[in-house]
Amino acid sequence: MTPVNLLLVDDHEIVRAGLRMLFSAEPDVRIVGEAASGREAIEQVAKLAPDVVLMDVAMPDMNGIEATKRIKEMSPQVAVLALTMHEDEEYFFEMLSAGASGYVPKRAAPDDLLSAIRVVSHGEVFIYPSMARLLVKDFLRRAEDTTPPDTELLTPREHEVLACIADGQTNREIAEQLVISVKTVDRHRENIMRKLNLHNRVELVRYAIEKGLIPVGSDA
Amino acid sequence: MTPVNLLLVDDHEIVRAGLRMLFSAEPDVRIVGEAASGREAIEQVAKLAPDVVLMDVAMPDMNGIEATKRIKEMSPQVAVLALTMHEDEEYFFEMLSAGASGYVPKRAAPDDLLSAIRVVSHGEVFIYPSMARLLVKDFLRRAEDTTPPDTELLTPREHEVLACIADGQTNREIAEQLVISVKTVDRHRENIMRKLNLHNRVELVRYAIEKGLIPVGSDA
DNA sequence: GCAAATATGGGGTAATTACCCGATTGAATC
DNA sequence: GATTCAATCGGGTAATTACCCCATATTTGC
Repeated sequence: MTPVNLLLVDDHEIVRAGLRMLFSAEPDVRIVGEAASGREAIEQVAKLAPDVVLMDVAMPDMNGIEATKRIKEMSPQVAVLALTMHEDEEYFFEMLSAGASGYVPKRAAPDDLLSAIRVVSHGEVFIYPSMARLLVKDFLRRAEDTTPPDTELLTPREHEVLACIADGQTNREIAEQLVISVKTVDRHRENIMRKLNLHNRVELVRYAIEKGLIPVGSDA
Repeated sequence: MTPVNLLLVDDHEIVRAGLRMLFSAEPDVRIVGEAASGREAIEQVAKLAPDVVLMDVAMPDMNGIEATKRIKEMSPQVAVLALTMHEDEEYFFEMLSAGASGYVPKRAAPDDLLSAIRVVSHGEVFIYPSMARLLVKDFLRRAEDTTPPDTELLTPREHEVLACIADGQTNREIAEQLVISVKTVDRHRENIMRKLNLHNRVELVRYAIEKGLIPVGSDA
């Protein structure tokens, strides 16, 4: 088995020393370099081409989030594993967005860290259980947003008209498209607004988008 | 340490036998019951009140997804750990939505399964790396939709006005809120529309929402 | 059969919007 | 010091919207 080439990034020498000690007992993990800041980390990645970067998040002179973004831009094949004291959503989601392949809190067992390194070195993703809970919570929150078909207060025709309004069409354009009078379109609009207690087109669009009646952005 | 009370759910006796064998060597895991279908699983949970349910996904007579939903409705404190041959997004996301606390493929190492059981028994979430990758991918897909601060075509003041328009306010209301003349608001609106090549308020709202300039739905 | 809901239109009006014309001020850039 | 840009206002107008009035035809349900 070829060993994993690892770059240690942490601004505390003590922490790096501990990690060196930990990995010295593992023949399949080889530390190829160290860095004490995000800026140094970027340089070292370019120079050493490690397989995995063990990245602290909070650091002076460019934090781990920014450094991870730069590294993944330069070298997408390098796996970045976040190792940090912070277990709040903020840092976690930002590290994921930056391109991290894994997230391990410093309180984790040494064996967990070793597992994580081996996992991310194979292109997989390692999320520590306490963090996985946050990710799943986020998933569920977003998933339930799209589910409710909700109360069908509007008639089919009203839905049609609402869709056209939310599409940015004027009453005249809608009338032409549906082959009805402008007054009828206006009447439908009026009924919709009364039913939903809305008072202008902008609120209609927002309602339509929130209810998922019309696509928005990349949902299209 | 109090042992974890475990309910095995799998329609294959062979699989359950293997699991019994595996757990017999672990003093902190105690099998309190077995079920060969989703329906049986629900009955057994009601009767035995296990800490963790090890749930197969594909089964006759109610699959693991439906069973998990019912179990989590009846007994939210019970942790359901999915153990399955399927590693595709479909089943995985459905099990998460159903309320599973973890997801482990059957090809995983026995030690991984044991870790997973211990993790979910503590209320945490265990996502096997290959599945974690899917979850993170999903997260990134949804996250990137809202990220792009994009081209800053608009001035700060124009952004303010756009936000108000997208909020459903009239020009008069915006003028009062920003303590400027209605004509100035109108001028800003005009400049925004010209810059973005939009021609009415509805298109402005859609632009603002697509660019993430204003919250929509539960993003608020 | 009749009431309720749905879909269709016509007339009217005040408010609002969308879009043009013009202008001044200040700050930044060059 | 001139230019560009941002932000501020004024006037004017045609189109559009929002909201009332009125009516008729069809369908649906009790």
